Amino acid sequence: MTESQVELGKPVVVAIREAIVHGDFVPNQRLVEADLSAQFDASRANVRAALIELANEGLVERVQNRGARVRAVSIEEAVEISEVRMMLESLCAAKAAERINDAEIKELKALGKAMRKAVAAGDVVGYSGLNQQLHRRVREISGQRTAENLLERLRAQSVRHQFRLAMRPGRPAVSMPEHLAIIDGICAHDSVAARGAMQAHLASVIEALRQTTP
Amino acid sequence: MTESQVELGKPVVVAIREAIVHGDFVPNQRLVEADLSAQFDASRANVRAALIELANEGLVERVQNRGARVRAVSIEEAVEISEVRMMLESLCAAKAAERINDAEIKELKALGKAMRKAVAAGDVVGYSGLNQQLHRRVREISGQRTAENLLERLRAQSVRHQFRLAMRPGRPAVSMPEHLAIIDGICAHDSVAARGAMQAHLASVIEALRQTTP
DNA sequence: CGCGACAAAATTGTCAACAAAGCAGGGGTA
DNA sequence: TACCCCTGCTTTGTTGACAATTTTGTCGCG
Repeated sequence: MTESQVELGKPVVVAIREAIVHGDFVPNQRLVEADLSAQFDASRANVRAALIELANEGLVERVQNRGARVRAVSIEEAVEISEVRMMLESLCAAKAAERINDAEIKELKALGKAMRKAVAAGDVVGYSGLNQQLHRRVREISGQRTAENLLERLRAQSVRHQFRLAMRPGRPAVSMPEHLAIIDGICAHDSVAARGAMQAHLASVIEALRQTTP
Repeated sequence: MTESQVELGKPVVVAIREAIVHGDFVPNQRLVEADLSAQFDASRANVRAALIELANEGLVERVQNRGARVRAVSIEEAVEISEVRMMLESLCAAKAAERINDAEIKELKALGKAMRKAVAAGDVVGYSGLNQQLHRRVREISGQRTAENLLERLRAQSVRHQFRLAMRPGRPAVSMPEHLAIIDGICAHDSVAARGAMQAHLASVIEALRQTTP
């Protein structure tokens, strides 16, 4: 039985990582080396190396002689991750406010406008994408590569929870003004305001996560 | 020529990691798979897997067909790492202040006393060790496993810079009161004071790092 | 004396086969 | 019927050899 074909030429780690993040592999699903080897058309050694790497990134759990499976992150852990994000993203927001240039200001303001439009149109998944994009752009503009790397890793781990949260009715109406405040602070070169806005936003995310009934 | 014997039975990653952190391998030193294989008495496949893992942790740099070497972290990067530490460790300090119990309070106060004694005796490396111990204990008490993991990783990367900093004449006299303030804040269950003290301490570390002449 | 091409050595990347460890099902016994 | 051990199957762990690539050394030529 042939599984869905995979884009060839891509390194195996990337392919498997995307499959996990995208949700093609569900939490706790077993990842058998031979199967992956066939599915992604790679040698078992490569698959093995990929699994080691993904285990290091926190996307996969490996136990001796028992193989690998997609790691399931609990609500409590998602809260922990969001607490760390609150610290790191607020740092990035402050730095971004200091370093942003005119072209990037335009870009961020356009993003804000697009978000408003998406929410007005009730396009939840579109808004969720713009959301991710805004956070990523802020990290990039900050120039804090260390924080950027760690945040990218954390995002991959918690993407499922983030998405579920974004799907909650009424959630966009809450988060949009927070996002706009972040944009305003950064574009005004006001690092204090930007930091505060980002902090408030993630505090709100944490609060919302805690109200989840698992 | 037989290299220095290595503690057997330890997983290879651990052994290599310790060798790097301890300084047996210097920055930019090449890490040839076959050599490590002989030195640590492990198969090349295991060494290979270990190098992949260490590359993920940021201790090693690997480039296609060119092998691995110990990653050198620049002063600028050490500053970045310390900025991230400032955020994460202040979070941990605040949480530790909320969660600490009586036994742990005694432990931390004993640590503070030992630090005072070490500084008074001019025992710089002893003080440096107590320093590491304090930071590690605070992370553990906080119960924030996510932050704990990330900080442990960052520590391994910047251990060389940290040590050089600790060796600077007059540095212990500056950092000790900062450390005592952290201990006081946490032991008083005062999360605001603890967070502030940790933040101030790492701001001071960053300032000192910036004054390094590379 | 410097420089480019070529050859040899060293090193990493890949693969296939084998060994060892877990796991499931069946049959026997109390 | 419930329990335990034994056997066969699946999956991971390990090893060794081989291919591909980069680096180093050497030689001849301008």
